[in-house]
Amino acid sequence: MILPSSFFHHSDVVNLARELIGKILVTETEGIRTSGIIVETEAYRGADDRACHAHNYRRTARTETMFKSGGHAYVYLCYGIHPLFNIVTNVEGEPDAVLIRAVQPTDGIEWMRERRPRVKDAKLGSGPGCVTKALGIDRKQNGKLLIPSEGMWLEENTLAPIEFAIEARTRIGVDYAGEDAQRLWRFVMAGNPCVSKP
DNA sequence: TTGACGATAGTCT
DNA sequence: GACTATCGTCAAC
Repeated sequence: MILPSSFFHHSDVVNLARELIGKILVTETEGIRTSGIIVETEAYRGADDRACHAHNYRRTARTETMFKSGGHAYVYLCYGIHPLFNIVTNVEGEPDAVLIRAVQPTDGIEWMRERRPRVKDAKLGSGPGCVTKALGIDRKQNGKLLIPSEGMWLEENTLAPIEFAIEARTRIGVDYAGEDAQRLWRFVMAGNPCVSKP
């Protein structure tokens, strides 16, 4: 079952980040279909979160995408090398987003191996830059809706539901955000080997 | 117009 | 475990 855009219109981005654990992210680019179970996410909230690019509703050319309504993709370049994939949430005008930090590969593993040579299967999607590379996501997808006709969407995991616990942890690489760096806004599927290292 | 700096990953020691 | 590749973004000049 495909998740509709309305799923991402909830105002509580933190709760949504937790809900997304276990969902399936699917991409279909250049005729290649790849997908993975989301095992790690982070919440970023524009209103009052210094770790967020759009904190305090800061509006720039880059953050404009985060002001869209929930269900859009926000893809930006980090360290000049890695595209990172986020899902915009909340209603138009509230710049909230969920960063997808890790996935467990399901469909199209052979393509992911080709995109990421010399990498073990469990590590194919283990990190925010790895996720985009394994699934073939880049900055061209920025601002697009997460629907099949755009080549990216999310699904409920109804075919192979799995039991899992969710752990809340602090976010990675946001030390500059002061007290906001202490927020437990990272969620991981407990014990899953595909979760990113630190 | 310029320069400092990242929501990192891969390689080398 | 440390080192660096690499460039868009943004604020200050």
